[in-house]
Amino acid sequence: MARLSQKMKEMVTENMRRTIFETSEKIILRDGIDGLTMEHLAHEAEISAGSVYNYFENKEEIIDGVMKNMFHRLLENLETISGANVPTHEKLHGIAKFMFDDFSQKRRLFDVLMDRRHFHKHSKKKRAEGHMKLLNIISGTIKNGIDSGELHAVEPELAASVFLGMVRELQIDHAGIFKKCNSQELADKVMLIYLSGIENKGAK
Amino acid sequence: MARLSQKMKEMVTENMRRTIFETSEKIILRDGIDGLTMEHLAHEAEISAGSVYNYFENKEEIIDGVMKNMFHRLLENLETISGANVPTHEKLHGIAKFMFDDFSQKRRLFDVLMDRRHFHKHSKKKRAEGHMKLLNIISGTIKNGIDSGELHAVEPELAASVFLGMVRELQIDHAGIFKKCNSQELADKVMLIYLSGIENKGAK
Amino acid sequence: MARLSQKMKEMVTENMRRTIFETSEKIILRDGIDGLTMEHLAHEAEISAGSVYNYFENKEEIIDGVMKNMFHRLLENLETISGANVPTHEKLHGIAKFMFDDFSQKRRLFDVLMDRRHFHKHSKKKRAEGHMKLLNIISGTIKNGIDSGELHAVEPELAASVFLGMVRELQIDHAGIFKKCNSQELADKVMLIYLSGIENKGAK
Amino acid sequence: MARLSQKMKEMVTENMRRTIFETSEKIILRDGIDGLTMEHLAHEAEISAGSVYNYFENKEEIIDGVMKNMFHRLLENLETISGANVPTHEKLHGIAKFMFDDFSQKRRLFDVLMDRRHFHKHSKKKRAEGHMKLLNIISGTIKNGIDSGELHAVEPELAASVFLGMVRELQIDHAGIFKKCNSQELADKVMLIYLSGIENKGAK
DNA sequence: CATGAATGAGCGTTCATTCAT
DNA sequence: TATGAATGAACGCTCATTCAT
Repeated sequence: MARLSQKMKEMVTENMRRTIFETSEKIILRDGIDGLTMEHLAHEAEISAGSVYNYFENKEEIIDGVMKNMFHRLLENLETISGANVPTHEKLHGIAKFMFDDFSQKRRLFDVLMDRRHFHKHSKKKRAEGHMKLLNIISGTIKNGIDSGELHAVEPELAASVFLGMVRELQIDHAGIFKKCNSQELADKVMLIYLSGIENKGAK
Repeated sequence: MARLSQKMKEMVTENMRRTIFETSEKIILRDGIDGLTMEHLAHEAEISAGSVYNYFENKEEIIDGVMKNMFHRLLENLETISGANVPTHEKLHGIAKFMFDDFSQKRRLFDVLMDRRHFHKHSKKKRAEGHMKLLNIISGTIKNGIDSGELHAVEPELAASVFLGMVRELQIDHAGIFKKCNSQELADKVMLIYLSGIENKGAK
Repeated sequence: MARLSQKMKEMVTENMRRTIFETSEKIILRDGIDGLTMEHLAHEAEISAGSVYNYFENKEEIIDGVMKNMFHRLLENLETISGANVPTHEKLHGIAKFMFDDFSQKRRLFDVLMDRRHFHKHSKKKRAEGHMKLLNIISGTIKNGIDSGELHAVEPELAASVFLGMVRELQIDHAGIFKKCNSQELADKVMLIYLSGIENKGAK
Repeated sequence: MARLSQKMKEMVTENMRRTIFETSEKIILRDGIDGLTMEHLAHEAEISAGSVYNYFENKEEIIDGVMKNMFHRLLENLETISGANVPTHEKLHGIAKFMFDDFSQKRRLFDVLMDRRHFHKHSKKKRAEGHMKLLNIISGTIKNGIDSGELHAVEPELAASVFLGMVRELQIDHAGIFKKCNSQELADKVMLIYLSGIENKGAK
């Protein structure tokens, strides 16, 4: 009985944390990180401002959690794609495509990652770790491609970083060149250059 | 006489705006965007806080200007590099190298570009314009390379965007993989993949 | 049976109150009055925050009780000292010495007495009563000394108040002049002046 | 002209600081230290909350200043009394009387001195310094009395501390024994015991 | 009677912008 | 045009008390 109520409590707590995470994410996606004030969050989650502090130490912990969750979901999906039994170039294409899709929905969350205000020592380290995991999935995929002879013997970490950069740039698309392209087309475009490069070898 | 004093006034105004821009840039580079308070700026520029509003509508306009100036200088330099009489791959290498160098000095300014707080309707448009100019230089270079047969017939805007993304990712280097590399080495790495791609064609 | 369970209930209640008092005192002595939050108290007493309100009206009542208990113990000890069969000046010396000792251990509790935040109407009256008891012990001792001819015919309440003041000042020792003195030395010093005064009568 | 406006500015600033000090003091005397919120203060001083921060770094600085001013005025008065050309016992009587008068008006300010919340490292040191100055005036007076043969060769610092304690106790008068006495009578009472002690020497 | 999450008023402080001088 | 003090809304966070379970 005690164990039951203990479990109940944990479930309620976990549920509350999830609600707060989801509400926070919703607000960030709608209003940006500056729209996420504690009062705003509490109101939207239909609790009081003070209540939030029963579940989180402070605002930073909430934001960290939201980011971590987003990253977690992203990594899970990428790992699935990366683990499929298809040629390497298809895996990379799938990764790119997924990121384009995800980003178009989660753009504001990714913005937070870029916001220097949230680069404190602690979270900086977490960011680096998260990034490393992301890179590891891609570089692992590339490493496999090299081992299987599908890819050149490039530095996997470099190739992975570069791949990420290409995808990110088309995602953000500051100049609005690719806003008419869907994720499939964008992934095609990235892969075209990423696989073959731009140099005309035959011309040499 | 009226015209003369009119001109004088404009010169004074222009001088004032420049001073404010330069001071703002100095502060951002030193303290980050959050260190740029109007009071701080006014004090460092040796004017009064209220005075700033005689030359600028609001803080956003100042930040926009600083960004624009930074962009302007960057574009000038890249145009020079792009205009040199060397093979296309050397031009692109030079562009990458310059950006790595510039970024390591101006990191804090580039941070601002990534900060969604400064993405309002008005400045968003300006950002897009600036970005387009940057892309145009690179895509122009690429177009020339295609015309001269040095490069494949890729979409120049796409190739330029992708190039930018690669460079940006290695610049930011969230995971800290490349912090030991200097700009020359980074540019080498980027070009390696950018020119040849990662696919092992011979294996097919 | 009803009476028995009634008694049981009262015992449980009394036990609960004592636990809360003791825990509060421990916290105050360790962390100061500001460390005594209801949550902190409840956790350390291993009960729930809400439960405390079954035994006390509010926080103030708890603090009042802690103070009263402290006072009670102090008074008991002073009464013992005062009741001893020794010359009056030795009794007073003993009282002073005990207070110095007590204070050095209970400093944080005495701080609370000085803190105006806890001077509400209700507790003010209680404070006055407690104080009066303390004064009564000392003034009683003095009265005895007067009756026995050991002391001048001073006003006992005045002499007692003044005695308390002297002791308190050396206890608190804001300027840190006497921090090297132990309780014996401090009591010696107090008695030296208290008994003989500072005036040089022979000089007149 | 520049000097004039500079002076003007300083005067205005000084005036503002004084207003804030006086308002703060008024509030503390009326409502206690907890009544002194920044909003409250600003409202009563008829300025905005933000304005206060043009003249003071933070709330602590204001409280420190109020205390310092109070102390300063007290010390000035005591020095005047102490410097008079009268017998030592009259000086001490005057000091006691003044303190009784002052305290009856400034009780709430003295409370702040006793409030542990305002005992941070920095202000603790200031408190000790202030206290030392107060003690020095009294101990100086006593020293003169000793040199002139009016007083015994007691330790001046001890005698001064003890004197302060006696006065303080009658000032605070927790038990309410002396609330009917005016400052003259209280000073008489203190001096009676302080000069001659309570011991009946003749009886020995 | 025990629980402990929910409450919500209240705190000190910041800073872009305004405006009387 | 220059000044810089005044503004005031907004922020994250605390904690004694309440009350549904």
